[in-house]
Amino acid sequence: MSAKEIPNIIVGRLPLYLRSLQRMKKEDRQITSSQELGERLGISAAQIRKDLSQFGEFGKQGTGYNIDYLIEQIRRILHIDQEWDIAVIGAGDIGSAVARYKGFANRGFRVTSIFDSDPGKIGAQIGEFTVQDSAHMVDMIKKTGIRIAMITVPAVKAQQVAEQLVEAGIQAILNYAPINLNVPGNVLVQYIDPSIHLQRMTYYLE
Amino acid sequence: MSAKEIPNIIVGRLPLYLRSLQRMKKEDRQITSSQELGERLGISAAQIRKDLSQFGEFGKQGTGYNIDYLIEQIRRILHIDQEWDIAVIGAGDIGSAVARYKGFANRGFRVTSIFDSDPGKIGAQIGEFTVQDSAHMVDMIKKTGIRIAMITVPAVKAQQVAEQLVEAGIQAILNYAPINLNVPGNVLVQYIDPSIHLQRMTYYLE
DNA sequence: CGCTATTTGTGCTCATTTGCACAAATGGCT
DNA sequence: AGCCATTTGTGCAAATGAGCACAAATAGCG
Repeated sequence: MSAKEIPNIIVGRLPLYLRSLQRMKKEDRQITSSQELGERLGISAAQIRKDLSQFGEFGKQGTGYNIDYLIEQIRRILHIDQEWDIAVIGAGDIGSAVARYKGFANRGFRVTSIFDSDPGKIGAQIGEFTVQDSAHMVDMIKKTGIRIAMITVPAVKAQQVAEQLVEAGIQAILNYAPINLNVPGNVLVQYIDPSIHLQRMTYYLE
Repeated sequence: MSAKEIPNIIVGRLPLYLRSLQRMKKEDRQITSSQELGERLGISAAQIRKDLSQFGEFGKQGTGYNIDYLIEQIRRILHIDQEWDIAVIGAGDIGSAVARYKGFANRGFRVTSIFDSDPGKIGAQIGEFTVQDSAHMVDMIKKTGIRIAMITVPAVKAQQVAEQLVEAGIQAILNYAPINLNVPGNVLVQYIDPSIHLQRMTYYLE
């Protein structure tokens, strides 16, 4: 290991392993194996073992993996042994749903603020948050040092918002707008677009 | 081409090409090239040409691709030269946002019904839909012949809902619940879980 | 009408990813 | 105490995917 760069595709699977492990923990399980994990996820056991071995030796031969321990290790590897603050940009239906979403708890994230440019929305209450004016977005993000943002504005405004976020020092963006963002190479972007996922399935439906 | 099975990973990129092309069309562009498309998407031009060539010869040497024609072709390949009806299961924040989402128009999909089991939600109005009782879900899906569903219920209920959907004849599921679904091999599943996407980025943030 | 600048589609090579298969380690059982 | 059933971590081979580079085709231009 050490200086060896970990392939992106492996990093991308770790969160899936983690989610399954956390579910097993909820089921009061103590121990699991690469085989069981693989069956749950539809991934070969060998691949899981090889993926994990990139980061260390977490299992015990003949026994398998201690679930608590492996969860702890993966959380450390993914840097979610801390809680990351998140800014949500756009207080429409999606932004509101995300701001109220309970699913970030225990998974390393916490929404801390939500912005919109619509005067009709600024000041409104969404869950425990008050919608803030986008005009203050860059300053607020700089001041608070938030490093992750979600874009939930309409597609036509997404690129402009992304540029402001970059200016504010944001390092990772989860983009719900159905458009490709152009950002500097040191800024990470992930996309969520339900139509894309659906179209990946209709190919297989005659 | 002909009998050659198309790799999943190529099918997965087609919707991205399509989305970019549709954006270009909105910008009143007529023609594009694999190079331009690649730059917009961060994909090599050669790969785009090779991907498209799996399905036919859509370009013209020296000129590039006619945007309208290529859009039409990809829509045909992905079977979205028709509109697919979608059932949304779960009328919480995410289900409501999805039901009201305008982004499915022109992309091949149309939400036609939304279900929930909570008596407090049944009968409520969400956008243009009235929340229906989950107890009628299987029958309604069978009757209408809907083949695609989105699961937006809490994780603990997702597997059970998935099983009902399979029984109802659903062939493709877009699952927003943060849990892996166990379904027969002939049922397609795609997942949307923002925490997973975020965790794929925090790995790279120290 | 010929020359130049483009751009596609693709054969071939290189890189990445997956999976097999096995030695080594471990715990439980008789 | 010894044996058997498991399961890990990994070397190696196979499969899959990506990219280079070029012939062929095309449009524009002088």
